[in-house]
Amino acid sequence: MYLELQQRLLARVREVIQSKYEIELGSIAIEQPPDLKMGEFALPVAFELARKLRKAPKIIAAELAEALSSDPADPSFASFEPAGAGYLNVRLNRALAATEAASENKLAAPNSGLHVLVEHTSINPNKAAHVGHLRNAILGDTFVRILRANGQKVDVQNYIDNTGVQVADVVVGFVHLEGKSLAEIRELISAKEAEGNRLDGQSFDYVCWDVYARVSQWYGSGSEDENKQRKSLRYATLHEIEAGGNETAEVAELISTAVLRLHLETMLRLDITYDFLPRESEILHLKFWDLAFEQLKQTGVLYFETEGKNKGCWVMTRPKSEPKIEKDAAKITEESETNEDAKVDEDAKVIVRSNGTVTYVGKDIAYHLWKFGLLGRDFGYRPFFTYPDHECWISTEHGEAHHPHFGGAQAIYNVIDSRQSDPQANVIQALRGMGHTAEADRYTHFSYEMVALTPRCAIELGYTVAEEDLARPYIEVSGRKGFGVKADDLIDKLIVATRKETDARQPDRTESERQKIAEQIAIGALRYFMLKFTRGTVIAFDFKDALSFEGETGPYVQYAIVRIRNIFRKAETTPEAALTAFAELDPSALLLLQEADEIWAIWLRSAKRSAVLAQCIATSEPAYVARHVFQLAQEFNNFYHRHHILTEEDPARKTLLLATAAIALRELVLILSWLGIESPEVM
RNA sequence: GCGCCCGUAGCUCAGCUGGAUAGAGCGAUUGCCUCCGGAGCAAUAGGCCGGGAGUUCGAAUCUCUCCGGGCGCACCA
Repeated sequence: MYLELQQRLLARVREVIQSKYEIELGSIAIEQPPDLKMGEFALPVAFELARKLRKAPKIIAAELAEALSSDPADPSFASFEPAGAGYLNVRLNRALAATEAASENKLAAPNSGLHVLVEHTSINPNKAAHVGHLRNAILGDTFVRILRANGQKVDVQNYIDNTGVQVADVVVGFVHLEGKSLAEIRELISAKEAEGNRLDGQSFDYVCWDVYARVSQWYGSGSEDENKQRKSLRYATLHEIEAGGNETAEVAELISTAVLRLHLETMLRLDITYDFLPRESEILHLKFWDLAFEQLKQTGVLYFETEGKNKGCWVMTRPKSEPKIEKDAAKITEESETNEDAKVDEDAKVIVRSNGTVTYVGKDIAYHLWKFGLLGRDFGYRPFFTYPDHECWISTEHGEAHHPHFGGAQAIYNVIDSRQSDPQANVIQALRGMGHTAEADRYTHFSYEMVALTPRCAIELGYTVAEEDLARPYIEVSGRKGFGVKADDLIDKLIVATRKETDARQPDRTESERQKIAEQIAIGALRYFMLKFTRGTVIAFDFKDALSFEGETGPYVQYAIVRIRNIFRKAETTPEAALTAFAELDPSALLLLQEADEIWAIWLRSAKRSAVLAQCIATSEPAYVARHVFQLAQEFNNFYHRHHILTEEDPARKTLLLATAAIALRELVLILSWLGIESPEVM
């Protein structure tokens, strides 16, 4: 509604400027005045016209206001006034806007028609998930929900690198450091599974966490000769895993599958689910690369280097950053010409090594051709993990005959931290070079900065912090060093804290009810915490902030919802009934809306929902949505303290107040659901 | 050396398609439960928006430059 009103306003203003001054403006800026008292929209258009008309902006604004006021064609706009140094301020007919908003239930979602594929989480299946992985999964899952709210078909993928060095390292750890056999590892895993409750003792991914840290340390802790030997053991293990069909590969498969299951369970605690788990083992065994290699050669994206340091490799020219100004462009052209004389691009990216093996980026190119349906080959599929409402499939060499189809998407989002922006750019460059420019344009590296620990937090966790690290703002999490906050530990800690509160506040509820509420609040706190930072901000993790339930937090928003629900419970009516009663109200009874900005603020913000959704998708920034819902909760709390609903004696006023609460409830619940946060009945 | 991100209140962060007195949360100080739940509300204090130059009627926002911090730049994945 908000966007539509803006469009209508802009069209009218454009018309008036056209007929009055005979000027056709390209785009007209529209913003909000600093205070609601000044109106809902502000147009600084007079400043722009001032130069062309050689007139003071104030005068132009006054002329525009007069022209617009004299033709009250659209009842939605109540007034046009010049303000400040030359703004044109516009007031809405609040009663009319509110009546429209009340009847406008769940907005019909605009369907862009694009089939989207979002990849997120993608944790190496060799250790427990940590806070950094949580940021990834929460960002990704939230963006999926937002795309779906926008009416798009979305497939969610979690890429499993089950044949990489990280898995190899844990295999080396179990087999060579601990001397465990395949049977013993199998036994360990099933014993852990039988144990069930991961809160007691160490779950298998926790065991792996320690093994991984130990083996990483072991590689560098021996004599020079020993280390060399250990490293060669590492690569021999890696190669056996990649090749498959041997006992080492079987151990790797066993470990990575067990850890993967635990990751899915951890994420399920946060209500995060997946549709498909493509694994690197299938990308290798189904020879995706061979097909991609042919295409890359044919299109000339890859060429065989015969000179220089990359002699004997198939390489690709790296993406060049766009020249910013023309003289730079000239310089770059000059440089590339001199490069051409030399004929060797030393900066090229190696895709196939001189020994014939393919690099990570090469495999990634093949995988992304598949994502867009450009490879000409598909995975096999089998069911792997059952969610309450759907099945999650996994890749396999020879799959089931009947399976859903994944891949072949029109647009993709890869939720991957910013450290991987170079390889991501390489893949996009390859797609573009192969002529898949539309696909390259719809490839979004949904990049975000890492989660690090504050030195204080690291000390709190019992890690020894180096002298030079103490002065730093944050320290990078490291799986190799076993340095970080495990996801399940954090979730457990949050639930313990919220449980303490619910036990105190809800003594009459049953044990399981209190636990359920505590979990909803804990998850709300965690998800909101990860979403309130914009993607480009490094989160310096600290328990004090993450365990906060006051102020700008998920529980703050949930609490506003609980308050509204209490009001309706005591009023013995429903939000739906309140909105129906409101719609039947005589417009003259809505005068309060005109006077009381704290009431109107809720209606206005509610109207902005679809604008916020659009902005969030356009910028791939879920933080906007988080901020929006927090502000609405804030406005509701303000309203709540100024107007006592249940004791209101004027029936028309009471109807308006109840309808305002109903609108706030509807919006808060819906938008929290976009963030993957539940709205408890009580807390 | 090259590329990307960040530098805004004591702390953690918004604001960056240029626009009216720069916002929020936490922390500090002070009020608010005879009244819908205080995980709340209201108020006060606290800012040369890292420095400098430029573009503009107008710059936290755009450009350049310098300073400070972080992360990437392998025939590793």
